[in-house]
Amino acid sequence: MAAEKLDTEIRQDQIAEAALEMLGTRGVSELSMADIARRVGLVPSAIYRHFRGKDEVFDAVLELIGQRLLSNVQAVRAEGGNHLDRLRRLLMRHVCFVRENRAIPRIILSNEMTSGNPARKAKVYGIIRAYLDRVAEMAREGQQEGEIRSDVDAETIALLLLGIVQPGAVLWHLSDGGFDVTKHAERAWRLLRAALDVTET
Amino acid sequence: MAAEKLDTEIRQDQIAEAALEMLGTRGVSELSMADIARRVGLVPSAIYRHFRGKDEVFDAVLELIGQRLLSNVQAVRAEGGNHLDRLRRLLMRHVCFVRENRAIPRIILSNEMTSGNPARKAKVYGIIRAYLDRVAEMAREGQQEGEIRSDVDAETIALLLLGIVQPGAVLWHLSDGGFDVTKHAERAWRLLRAALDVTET
DNA sequence: TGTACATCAGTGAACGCGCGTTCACTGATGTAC
DNA sequence: TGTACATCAGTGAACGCGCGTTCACTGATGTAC
Repeated sequence: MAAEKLDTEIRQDQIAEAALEMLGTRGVSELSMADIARRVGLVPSAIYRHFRGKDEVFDAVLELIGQRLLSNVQAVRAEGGNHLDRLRRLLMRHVCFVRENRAIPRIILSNEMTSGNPARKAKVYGIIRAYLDRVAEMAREGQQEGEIRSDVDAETIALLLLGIVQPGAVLWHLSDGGFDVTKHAERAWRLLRAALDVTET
Repeated sequence: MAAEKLDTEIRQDQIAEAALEMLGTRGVSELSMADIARRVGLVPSAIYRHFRGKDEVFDAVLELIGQRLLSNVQAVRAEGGNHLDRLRRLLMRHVCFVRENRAIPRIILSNEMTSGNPARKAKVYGIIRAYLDRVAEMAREGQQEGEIRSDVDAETIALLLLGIVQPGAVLWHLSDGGFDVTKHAERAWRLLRAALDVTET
């Protein structure tokens, strides 16, 4: 019962996507080539037609995450509007993103991915930095427009947005969905907004 | 060249401590019994005199982390003072704690520890919850004393404090110490403080 | 339109390494008499 | 104080499983002529 033959590019996408999904429940070293292959409907050795090895598969997963993070920023930017509100929308998107894809915070935090692999460590750092830079840029624009208090550091704002989601995501995951990340994000945003808004309440 | 014979209790401490330290650089599944044994100065099989297996060693590590987190809260409480300032001091202690012990955020986030082990997952959740509850309690006391605005949710404050440290710790680790967590924590605290303080600026 | 051939994504058996764990044995320490 | 014995933390060899990876082989698809 041989699987359908598909182009390498398609298979590469499928494999990276499958790995990303499965990393939501397993850790990097709990996830075997066989697991990934089964998910895609292939035999383990078939993966080696499309990737040189396990490392290369995970590099592709990182690529995927990086793209999606940036596309979130892109989408919010495209929607336009007040910059303070853009930040709020980005926060909410990020919450959804992490909920749909529980793997992300874990991949980024755990050094399963990065330990003993300086190049990949640098890559992960680059991905996060790129995201934070865009968010900080968004905040800075808001400051120039006079929509956000300009006496706060833009990068601190970006990091705090991440900081709202991260612990929430952890608790949500550890409690098997019992913790309400969305509600937490809303409350935390209300608090943060008060500190960022130029129009005093 | 047999190692000195020591009581099981002493060895258990040494082993858990060694594992915790080494988890700062390796992931859970990159850390072998042999690694731990070597660090303590024992032969791999000797560990089985003190623990039933790898799982039990990591349970001991979790215990260790839980104790230390709570002892931080205890220490801040013992120092007394204004509750807003207590929160600040706890934040700074937490930063030091994470810097000295890079393993902690990773252990808690990564599901290397928790995947496929519901009991341990619950344990990790319990440890974080216990910590957050104490912090929230501290915030609530501050509200009763009229030192912290009472229209903000105490638990949100606790989560935000965690949220200041977590992403900072990740970046600090990924950048090999290039990112300044302490400075970030100070800036973020200034921002947060503005939103918590009863005395308007 | 038909035939020969190159390409390449698929298969499954086999290999080899690493690591957690077991087991029989050692030898120091503390206790009973 | 001396002797016999139980206890128990140490050792190192061996085992067995899982998993990443390799390799020879298959068979469908597209291209050249």
